Amino acid sequence: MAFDLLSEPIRRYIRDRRWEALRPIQAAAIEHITGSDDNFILASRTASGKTEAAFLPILSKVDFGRLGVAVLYVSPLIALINDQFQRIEQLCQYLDVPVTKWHGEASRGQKQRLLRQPAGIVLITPESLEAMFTNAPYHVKTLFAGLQYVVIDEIHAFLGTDRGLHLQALLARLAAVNRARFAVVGLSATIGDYAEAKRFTGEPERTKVLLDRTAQEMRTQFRYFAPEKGASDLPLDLLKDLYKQTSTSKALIFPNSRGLAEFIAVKLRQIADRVQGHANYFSHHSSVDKEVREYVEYFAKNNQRLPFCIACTSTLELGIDIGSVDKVVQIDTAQSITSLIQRVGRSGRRDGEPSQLLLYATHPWSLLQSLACWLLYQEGFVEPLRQARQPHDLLLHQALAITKELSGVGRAELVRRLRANPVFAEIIPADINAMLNELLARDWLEALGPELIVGVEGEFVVNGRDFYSMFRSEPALKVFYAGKTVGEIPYSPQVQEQENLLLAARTWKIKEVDFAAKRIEVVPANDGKKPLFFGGGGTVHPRIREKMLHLLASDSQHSELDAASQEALRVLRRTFAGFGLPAVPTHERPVLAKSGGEVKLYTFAGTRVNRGLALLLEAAEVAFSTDERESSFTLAVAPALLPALFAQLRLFADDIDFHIAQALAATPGLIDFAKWGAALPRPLQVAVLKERYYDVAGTQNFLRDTRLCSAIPAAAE
DNA sequence: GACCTGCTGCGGATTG
Repeated sequence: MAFDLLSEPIRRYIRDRRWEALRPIQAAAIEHITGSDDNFILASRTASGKTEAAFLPILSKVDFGRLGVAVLYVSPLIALINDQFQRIEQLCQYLDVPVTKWHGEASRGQKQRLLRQPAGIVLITPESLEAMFTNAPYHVKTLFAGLQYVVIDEIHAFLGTDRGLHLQALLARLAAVNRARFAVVGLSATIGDYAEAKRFTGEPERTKVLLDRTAQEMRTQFRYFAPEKGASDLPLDLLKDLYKQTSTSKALIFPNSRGLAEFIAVKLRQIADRVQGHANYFSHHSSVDKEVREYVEYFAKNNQRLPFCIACTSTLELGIDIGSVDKVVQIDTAQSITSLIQRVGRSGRRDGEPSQLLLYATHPWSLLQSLACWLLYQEGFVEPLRQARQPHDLLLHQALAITKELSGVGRAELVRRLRANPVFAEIIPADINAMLNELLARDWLEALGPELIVGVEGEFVVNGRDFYSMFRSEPALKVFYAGKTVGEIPYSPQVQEQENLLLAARTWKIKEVDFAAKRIEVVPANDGKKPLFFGGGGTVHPRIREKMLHLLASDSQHSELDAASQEALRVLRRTFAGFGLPAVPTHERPVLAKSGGEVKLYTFAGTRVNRGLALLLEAAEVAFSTDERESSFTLAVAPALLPALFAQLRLFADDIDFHIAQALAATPGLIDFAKWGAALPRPLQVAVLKERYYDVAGTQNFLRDTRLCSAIPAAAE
């Protein structure tokens, strides 16, 4: 039995907690981890006790008598570290083992104490680990040369991201300074590609996945509200319905944008004021002040009986403990199945009654996409996220970081270290040389005989506060009321005295703007506009678009749809009835002939394929416009000429590198999705775009395989 | 039609 495999202090901990039983993922983890030094991925839904699943067996077997820190816990969020610290510390009191938080907001005194007596468990962020490597590599050796375990929390948040690649690179650097091998345990929600998760540890063949598929039982309902003519905000009827649905519940509302989250929180509060409902309306997103957010989290976690409503963004997706809610509301399309899983995982009632998921839509295409996501989720599909194989931008960052870490390094030794890192295994030596030459040309590195040192310009880069991360931050103004921070908003025309705005679920009037100090003083007001935030579009996985096409071509009925949703779906299906699509379309795509010699092509392709098509159309100098929501291209081409255009685009696709380089020359900012990309030589920028921004193979397949299905306008409109 | 994440070292003021 799993319990008997644990050490006596850990068993005492469990007895003192009066746990009735171990959770399935805990029992499995205990059995496997205590008996082997392999790496593990523990995949299980939110709040299923994953942290304990990892730490109970690890703390049972680790030898804390050895010199240095024994277990390193890595988390994507400071808030999560602070949360987990309490739980892990309680556990460690049974072992008399110190636990230390090491992140940018952690106490320096605690860090100093750890350096004097390196031992126990450290909780850290990837960026703090990078900072330690670049600024105080001797600390890395003192603390982490004898690691036995590295635990990575929320590992799905690192998969398929630049930040994840960065963490992989750091793990390899950590392994290089260790006296012996350490094992890696990753904690995760359900993920789409377990082979990729295994690769993350650096030792795929030594990594096993322990999976608990128990899903969240949900009562799901789709509700449709057509937009009001000319209005950019949500329909009033939707808000009224939303109020009715949530006024007596503990509810999370996800509207996909910070501005809309504010709008919803304020409007619901106004309705509540009028009808004397509760006053517990909050907003929670990155622009709300940290202390305000912590209060909202505290309120949600600690109140037992009071209803509340939080309009939020993905800040409430990851595992910060806010207890469980009984309603999860998605406003317009879920962005991805991965994020839908996280959002649904926030619910769960203990009385056995299933929680409720409400999916509101204000547009037929958003209804269709949400329905597609929901059905794929039920089928168990999760977007497989793949780490880039040729991260030249990270290579450049790590070249600078290592040069600073070593206070200068021979060029051959630097190349050796970079090549020894598994994340760069697929980058050829010529590319490493080209990257280093570019750094020398920019004076970011300087050659001193055979040595490379950080160059004059490079000093500004590596000594800047912004050096340690793989993502950039937008400048913003802090918003103050009566000496307290409310939050922050980005520079925009809205930032003007006497303008009103919404923030932290309240309405404000701007009293004073101090651009030099980046401060805005506000006072309460009665009404206001939602704040304007900027951002690019998201990327939709091709499988979601395929599902949308299948839904349009079929006549499947879905009991989760309310009457208005059913009608909206019926109307959309009728629009596509004239194309003669097969019941299960594979490569068939609808083409609508429009007046004025234009056609509208519905690609039902992933965002990265659509980007590739747009690039080739620009290269071919075809006038067009796109609508990513419906995945369509409107082209100034006669329908009969489309096949010839496809043939031409296929030829252009053979020279994709050239066309990407042309696009970059015209729009250098294209590379800015990668923080360090702009410092790469142009050919490597092309390589980065090719791998991560476009889907070149997907675009080529689309042009080769697509069968166009035409309809005449009368039948379709 | 987007969302999110983190941060050194130093000097000096304030607080327990």
